[in-house]
Amino acid sequence: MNSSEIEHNVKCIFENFSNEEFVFDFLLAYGISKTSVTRLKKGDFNLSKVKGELLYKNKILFKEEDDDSLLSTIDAISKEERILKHKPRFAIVTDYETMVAKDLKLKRNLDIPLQDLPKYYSFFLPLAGSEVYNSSNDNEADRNAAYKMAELYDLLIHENPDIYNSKETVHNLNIFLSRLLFCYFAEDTGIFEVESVFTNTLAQHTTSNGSDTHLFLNRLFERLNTKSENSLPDYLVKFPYVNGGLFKDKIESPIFSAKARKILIDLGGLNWKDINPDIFGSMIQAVVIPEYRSDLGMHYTSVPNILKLIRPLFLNELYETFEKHQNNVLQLRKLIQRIAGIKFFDPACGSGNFLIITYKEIRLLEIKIIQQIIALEKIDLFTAAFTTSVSLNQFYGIELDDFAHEMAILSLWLAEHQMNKVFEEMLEGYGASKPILPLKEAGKIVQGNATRLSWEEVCPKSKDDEIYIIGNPPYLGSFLQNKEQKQDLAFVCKRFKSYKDLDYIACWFVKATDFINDEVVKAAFVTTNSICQGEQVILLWPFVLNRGLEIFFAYKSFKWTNNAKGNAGVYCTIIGLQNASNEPKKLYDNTMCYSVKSISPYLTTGTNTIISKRMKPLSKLPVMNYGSKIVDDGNLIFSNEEKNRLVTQYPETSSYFKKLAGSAEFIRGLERWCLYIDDNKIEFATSVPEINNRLKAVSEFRRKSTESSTREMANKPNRFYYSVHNNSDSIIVPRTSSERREYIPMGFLNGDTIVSDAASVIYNAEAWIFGVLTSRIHMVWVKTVGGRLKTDYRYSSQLCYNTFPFPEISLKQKENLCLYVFAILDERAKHSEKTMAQLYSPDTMPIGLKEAHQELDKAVEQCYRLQPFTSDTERLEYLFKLYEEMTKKDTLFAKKKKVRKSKI
DNA sequence: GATCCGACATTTT
DNA sequence: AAAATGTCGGATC
Repeated sequence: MNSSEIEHNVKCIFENFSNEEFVFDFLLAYGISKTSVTRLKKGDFNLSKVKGELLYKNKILFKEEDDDSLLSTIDAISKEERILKHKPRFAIVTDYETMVAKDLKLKRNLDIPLQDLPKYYSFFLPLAGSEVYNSSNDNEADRNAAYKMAELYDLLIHENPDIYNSKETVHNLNIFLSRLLFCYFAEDTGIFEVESVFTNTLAQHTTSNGSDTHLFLNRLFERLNTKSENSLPDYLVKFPYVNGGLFKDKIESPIFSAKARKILIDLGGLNWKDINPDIFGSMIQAVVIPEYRSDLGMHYTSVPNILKLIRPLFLNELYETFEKHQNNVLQLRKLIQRIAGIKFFDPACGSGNFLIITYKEIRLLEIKIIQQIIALEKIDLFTAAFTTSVSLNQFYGIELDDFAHEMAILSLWLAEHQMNKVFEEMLEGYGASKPILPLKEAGKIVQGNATRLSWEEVCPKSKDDEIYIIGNPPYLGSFLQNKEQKQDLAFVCKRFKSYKDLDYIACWFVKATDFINDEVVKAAFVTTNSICQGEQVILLWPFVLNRGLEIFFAYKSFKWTNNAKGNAGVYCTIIGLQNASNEPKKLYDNTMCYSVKSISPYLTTGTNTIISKRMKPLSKLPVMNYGSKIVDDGNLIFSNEEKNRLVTQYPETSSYFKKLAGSAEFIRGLERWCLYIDDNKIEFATSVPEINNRLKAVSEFRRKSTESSTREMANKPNRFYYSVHNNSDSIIVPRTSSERREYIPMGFLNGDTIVSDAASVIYNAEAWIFGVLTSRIHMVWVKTVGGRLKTDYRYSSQLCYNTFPFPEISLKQKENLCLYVFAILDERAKHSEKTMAQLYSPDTMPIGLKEAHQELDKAVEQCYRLQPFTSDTERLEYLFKLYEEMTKKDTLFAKKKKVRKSKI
C-alpha cells in the first residue's frame, strides 16, 4: 500500500464515521490486515484489559477519554510499564473531537481536531511499514557520507598517485573502499558485535601521522579473511571472520597521510545505520568516478520510480496471489517456495538499486506471508522459528563500471542484513536469521558490457524459470553515443534498417526480447520516451511485436526526477514486455491507471499501426520543405540593435539583410535578421569590416566541424548550409511548440522573411492548406505519430505531414475551407498587439479565435465524413484506418508502375 | 540533398 | 531557483 492510497483510506474513515469503529477503520486504513483487525475486535489480540483501551503489540495504544485532560492522559499512559513492554509505536488518546498522539520512537507529538486527521495522515505512516526501508526522502545521511568519502578518496589519490597507473590498481582501490564501507556499516549495525570497534581500534592502534594506517588495515583485512583465531593479537580477536569474497584477495592498502587518517576516523562517527544501501551506492559511485561528480547521483533511479516498475511487473501479482490464498496455509507455503525460485535480473544494475529495492520488497512480502501462516496455524511463540527462503543468489546483474559493480555486491549484503533485522522484529519470537557472517551468498553481479555479454550466461535460464528483467539502462540518442557505444548498437541492432537512429537503450530492449522466449520471463525498463516517439518507433517495435511480445503495462511520459542536485533533462516512460496474452493491459498516466485492451508502441490504446517516414505526401498536398539551415555559430544572425547599428554606419548594407523566422521568432513575435549576401556582392560586402569579420568567423567555425558537409561550406561563408528560400510567400510551421497549446501556431509570411530550420515551410501554398494543418484532427495525428521534444509537439514533414491521410477534395470544398481560414486570420488581426504565444496559450486564448478554430475543425472533419467525430480516440482510429487504406493503394500503385516500367 | 533528434539548452517567470 | 518552452548543428539516410 502506498502513501496516497493510505491518504485516501484515511479520508474515507470520515465518510461513514462511528466512534466504535474508528480505531479499527484507522488500522485498516494503514494496511493492517483484516484478520488482525478482526482478532483485535474479538479481543484476543488486544493486550490491554482496561476498558476503552486497545493495545496492539508493536503498533498502537489507543485510549478513549471523555474529559478534557487528553494531554496529561497521554503523557501518563505512555510511561506505564504495562504499556511500554509491548512496544507500541504510537499512543493515541481521543474524545472523538480532539486527537492527541505520540510517536514513541521518534518522540514526536500530534494534537489536532480529529476531523483533520486526513491532513496529518503521514504522521502514522510508520504503521504501514513504509518506514521499514524508506524512512526519509532527504538522504542527508547518504549525502554526508558520500561527500566525506569523496574527500578521503581525493586525498588517497593525491597521496598515492600511482593508483591510476593501471586498471588493476584502480580495481584494487575500488575493493579497498568497498571494504572500508563494509567496516563502517558493520560496526554500527551489529555485524561486528562490538560497537565502533573498527574506528576505535583504528584510532588506538595507529599513529596520528598516518604512516602505519595502511599496515593496520592490511592486517585487519587479513584477519577478516581468516577463520582461525590462533596467534592473533588481542585487538584483532574482537573482529569476526567475514570473507565472502569481499576480503578474499590480498590487496595492498594505500598510504595514508595524517589528514587522510583523520578523515578515516571521522567517517566512523557518521551515522551508518541510517544509510540507504539503495541510494548510497549510486552516490558514492558518483563521488568516486570523477566524470560523474558534477552531477552527483544524477542517474540513479528514485525509489518511487523503481516501485512504478516492479509493482506492475511482478509485485502486484504476487500480492494478489497472497490475498487469494490468505486462508490456505499450504498455498501460502507454496507461494513462498515460488518466490524463493524467482530470478531477478538487472542488466544495467549500476550500484544495484533496483535489485536492492526488489530484494527488500520481496523480503517484506515473505514476512507478511509468514505472519499470515502464523496467524492461521495459531503457532505458539518460540515453538517454531521461521527463516527466510529468499536468497541473494536470486539476484543477477550486469554493470560496466567496476566500482559500481563492487558497490552493488556490497549493498546487497547490507540490504540483507537490514532485512534480517526487520524480519526478526516483525516476526518477533517467530523469526530467526542465519548469522550474516561469514558472508556466504552474494548477488551475482558481473562486471561487463551488457550489450556484448550473453545474458543467458550471466543469468542462466532453464525451462519454467520465473525471471524478471528490470532496470534503467543508459539513454543516448544517436549523436551522443561515443564510438564504442555506436559499435555496441551495431553489434546488437545491425539486423534492423536505419538502426543508427536508435537510442542506445534499444540494445536492452532487443536483448530482452531475445531473452523472453518463455512465458514466465517478463521484462520492464525505465526508458527515455524517445523510443516511443517519432522515427524510432518503426525501427524498434516491429521487431519486438513480431517476436510475439506485447507491452503489458506502461507509464506515459513523466519528467525524470530523483533527489540528486541537478536532474537529468529527459522524459521517461516505463515499459513492460511479455509474451502476448489476452489479459487486459495496464496503461498508467501519472497517478491514473487505465485497463485497456492493448497498448501500442506509441503508448496509446488501440491499433498497433506504426507510421513510417515518407519522403512525399501520402495525400494530395503540396510539398513541405525543411527550413533553411545556416550553421554559422550565430555569426550571420543579427538582433535588431546590431542590425540598426550597422545600417546606420553603412547604409548600403541594409540590402544584405533578411528577416529570419524560426519557431521562437514566429511564436514569441521576436525579430531577428540574417545576412543574406549574393555571391556576386561578396566582394563589396567584405569591405565592411564587421561583415568581413563575421564571415571569417563562419568559415572558421565550419572548418572545425566534425562533419564533412559542413566543412565543405567553410569557404562559402555567405551561403547557408542548406537553403530553400525563394522570396515567395509561405506558410510557416514551427518545428517545436508547447504541448499545452491546443493548436500549433502557424501562419503566413511574405517573401521577405527567411524561414529557418527551426520551422518547416510550404511556399506558395493555397490558404486551405493552412486550414488542414491547423485543424484539430491534424494536431491529434501530430501528437500521436510525430516526434517530441520532451512531451511537446515536434513537427516534421516526414512523420507528420507526408504521412497525414487527407481525402482529395473538390474546388468548392477548398473554397469553403478558405472562408474559415480567413475567419481565423481576422480574429488574430483583432489582437495584433499580442504574440502567437499569447493568442494560443490555453490561459489567454481569445474566445473569438477559439471559436473560429472550432468552426474550422468541423469544416476540415467534414472533408472526411459528414458524421461528426465525438472524441480524439475516434479521430485517431479513423485516421489510422484511412492511413492503412491509402498506403496499401499507394504501394500497389508503386508496384504496378514498377512492373510496367520493367516491361518496357 | 534533406532532416529528426537531444540522460538537452536556454529563456521566462 | 523553478518553470516553461524551443536553438542549433551533428549524424544519418
